[in-house]
Amino acid sequence: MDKTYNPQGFESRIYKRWLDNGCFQPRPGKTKKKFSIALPPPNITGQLHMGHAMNMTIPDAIVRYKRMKGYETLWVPGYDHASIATEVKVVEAMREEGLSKAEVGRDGFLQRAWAWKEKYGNRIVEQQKTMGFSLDWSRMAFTMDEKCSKAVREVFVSLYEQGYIYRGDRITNWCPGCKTAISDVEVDYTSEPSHLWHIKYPFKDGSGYITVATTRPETMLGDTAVAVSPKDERYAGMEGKLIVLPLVGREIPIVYDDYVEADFGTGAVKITPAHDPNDFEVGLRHNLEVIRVMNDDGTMNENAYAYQGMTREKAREAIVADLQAQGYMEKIEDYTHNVGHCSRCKQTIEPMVSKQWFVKMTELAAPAIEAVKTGKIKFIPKRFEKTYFNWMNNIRDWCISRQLWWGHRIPVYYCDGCGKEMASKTDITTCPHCGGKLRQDEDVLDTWFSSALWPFSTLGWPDDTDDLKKYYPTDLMVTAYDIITFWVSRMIFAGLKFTGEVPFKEVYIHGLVRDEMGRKMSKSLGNGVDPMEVVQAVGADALRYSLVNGIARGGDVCYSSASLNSYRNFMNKLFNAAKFVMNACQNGYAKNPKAATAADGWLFGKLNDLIAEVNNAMKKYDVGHAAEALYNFIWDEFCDWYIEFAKVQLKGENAFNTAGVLRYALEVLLKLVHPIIPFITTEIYDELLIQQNAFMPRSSVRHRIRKGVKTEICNKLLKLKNNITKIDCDEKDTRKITAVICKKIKRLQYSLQNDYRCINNCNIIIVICNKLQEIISVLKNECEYAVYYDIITNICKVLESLQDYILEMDFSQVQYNEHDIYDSLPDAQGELMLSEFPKKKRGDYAADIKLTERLKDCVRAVRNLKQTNQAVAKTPDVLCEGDEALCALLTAYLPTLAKTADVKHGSQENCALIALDGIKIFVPLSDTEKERERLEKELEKCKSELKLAQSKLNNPGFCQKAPQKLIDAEREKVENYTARIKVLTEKLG
RNA sequence: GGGAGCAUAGCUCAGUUGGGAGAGCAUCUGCCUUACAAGCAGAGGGUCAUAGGUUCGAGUCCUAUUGUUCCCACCA
Repeated sequence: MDKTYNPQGFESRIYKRWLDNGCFQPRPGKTKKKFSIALPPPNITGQLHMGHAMNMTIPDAIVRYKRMKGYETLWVPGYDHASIATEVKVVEAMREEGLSKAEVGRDGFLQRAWAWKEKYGNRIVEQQKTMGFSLDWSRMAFTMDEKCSKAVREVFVSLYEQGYIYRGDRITNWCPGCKTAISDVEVDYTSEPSHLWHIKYPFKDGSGYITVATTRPETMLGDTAVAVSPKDERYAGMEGKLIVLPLVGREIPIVYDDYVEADFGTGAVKITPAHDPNDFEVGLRHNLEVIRVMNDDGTMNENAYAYQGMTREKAREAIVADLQAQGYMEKIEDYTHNVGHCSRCKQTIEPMVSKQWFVKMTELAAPAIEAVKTGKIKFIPKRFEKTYFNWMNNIRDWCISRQLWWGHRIPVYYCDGCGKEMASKTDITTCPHCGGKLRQDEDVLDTWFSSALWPFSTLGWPDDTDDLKKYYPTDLMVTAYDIITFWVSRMIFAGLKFTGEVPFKEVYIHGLVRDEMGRKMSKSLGNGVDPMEVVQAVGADALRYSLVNGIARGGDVCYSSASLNSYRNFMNKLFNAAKFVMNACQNGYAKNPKAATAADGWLFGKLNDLIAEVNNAMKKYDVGHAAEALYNFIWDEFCDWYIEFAKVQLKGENAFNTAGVLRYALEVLLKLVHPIIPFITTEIYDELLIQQNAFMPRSSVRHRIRKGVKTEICNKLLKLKNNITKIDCDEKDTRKITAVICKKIKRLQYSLQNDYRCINNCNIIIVICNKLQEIISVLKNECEYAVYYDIITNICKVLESLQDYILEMDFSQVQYNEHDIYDSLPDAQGELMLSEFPKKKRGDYAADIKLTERLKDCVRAVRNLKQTNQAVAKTPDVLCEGDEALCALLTAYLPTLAKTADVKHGSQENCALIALDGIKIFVPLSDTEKERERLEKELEKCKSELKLAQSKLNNPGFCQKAPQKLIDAEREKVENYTARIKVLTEKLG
């Protein structure tokens, strides 16, 4: 074992071993039950941030717990293509090359996007591995892979054919920068100072004018009415009256609409159906013309008269100036209002009418609401159901089209021949109706469309796969509260609609990670902390602990370097405690330790309580509570008390048993805390195994190892052979082929030498490596003229003979040491993460706990006295009197734990007195005056405590209604304090 | 405008059907005690935002007030 805690030294090695041993794949457990989770997919080109780190540490702890509890456990990893986020990045990269989307075209752009994904997609995967997450990588999914795309098409076409999907003109948040509609959640509002322009709209008949107020004068070019409230007396009888629109000359009517509030502004609203959501609704009700005055890029279009071609900002200036010049401007007020910005490119959002695809939501939402109401899906904590209901009950149709290229292209086709429109699950080019040429819709789907299917698309739906049958519905969804509305709710409705079942049974909602000032971590503030840097500095375990400890009730967690440091120290503590235990066990230890001393029994009892507490918490997914309980127990009870007791016991007749107790406790603690800090616990557990094996019959260990090594090496050879035969036969360049083969062989050679350093003294490895080198040199010499087929055949022959040779080889001469073997080759049985979660130890330890707690009180009292009273000698001679069992314990432990000289039975005058329950402790003094003060203080305290307890007991209500337990406790207090008061008063004379 | 959360030690926060006011960090004091100075031991520090109410008993439940944070909607 290393001398100091050095996480960098073992974390990556252990993770690799978990992968090699297939630890993350589901395997049938004792309970025959399954537990499955789908990971909320991070953006494929993103980087792991603190939010991810927390969002994944929580389920990892839960999954690891369930696995150890005997569940067949599956946690599916995957990534989101993040349509707009990725597209923006790719566009930016292209801009640096001086290219635009239009120049490279759709196919060219997609090529670049995929290349981007290949380049950066792996980064976040590696980061997740660094954190130790036990994800089943063999089932990795991507929202745009074949499996998920198939599900997307299936769902779209199905919804389309059932009439849930329609296309229509709607006002959407249009981003002129990204040139696409974006969803409401992608709009950030900021309060900005602007103006409220009051404009005179003259009546056609010359009878004056009506004044409207607006914050966006440039949209007046698209006005098709002015609305007033029907209840507004000022405008009574004006319905239908015509107005001549300034600067434009168009005649527009006055309409009555309840949307207008008479009290606000002038009580008259200009109506621009093409550029305002409310106006659009008004327009529908009054059958008004919809006139768009802007292009997709935010410049004014052909409907903008003299302002055509200007940007909207320029147009606003020009229009305001013209209105003023022509006398239409009544006044300009300063006005602060909310302006929407694109969350990606920060440009001002333009509400604009455009053709978009929608999903009708009302009908689909109903069963989703019901599922939560009836408890088929539970929110943890429950209060987040309110957020969910609030959203679902006021659901709006979902705009699912985006004018982007990166994403699932909408599978709707238009026939130029017969004009028909159809949705198809497969790509089609000719019209099934007229044979004409088909055109596919240009838009792609909202990213959340594919995310909504995540819990079942990743398991193979719509195919009836084994995974789907076995692991769906999933058991849990872990996510932050900020995406309940647009992700959780959509998964629920999609799951119910398409699988007939809920996608998950419970939703665990956690908070966000904030910085030390309590601000949200964000790129723009630059206050984000990179989890990878943290891992580099203190290890993944410390980071995991800091993210998980103290999360409760979905509250936010403030990340602080101070608390992180304390968890790093905790790792160090655990590591050192393990070192102590291993030292204690050096010369053997009891396999089934008994409660030979009160302290032993105390530890067993306290451990039993802890096991119950951790189980309770983890069952409720309260990882934070479990983490806290474990932290306190390991540090305070185990390290600061039991190890100190053990130091005494290890010197005496119980040494062998005490070592066993230490070891038992350490093992239990490692297993309990493993779900939270998997790396350090595994590292220590490995060390324990190695030590244990030193006490095992040698031959059986060796046999197991030999068998394992043989099979492993043969498997590796087989894999190499398969890889080589798979190399493309059509490839003409033999030079290239040989290079590839050489590379593969070298890699094998390397891994043999490294992975099996346990037996690197053995001839076997030398022989294998020599042979491999032979093959390489043959390849090198012959690659110029050799024919590919011959090379392959020959290599395979050599490999086969090598395999035979190994299988026949006698491994009995293999030299190794156990340490190295278990370092690199633990089988699944030896993996802590696959071991069984601890169960309570049988026995009743209540009396031991009580006695030991009293001992602790005595120790603390003596320490306190020594520290606060300088008249006490450094190692005082102590006398005690009273409870015999306790006196015996004091004699045994006090000298070590409180640094006293020998403790003897008896009493003494003129010395400090510690009076506790049933015992008196005497400590000699050089100055008695201070001691008198201390005793008086002590007496006062006892008296007031006694008074408190008595007043409770004297309260008839208390005695009648309080539980018996509490009443007994109060009575016991009265007894204890009365006795102590008696002792103290006697002493004080 | 609608909804939700939070308010406990100097700081960050625990506190699970109502019964002990707690942890980490910071502060002060004494210790290199053969696992750990990234440590050990000891100490100080709080009217649990305010005001009422329910109860034998309220940090915990109810009502109101103040401060604060977040979510949703976005008003011409």
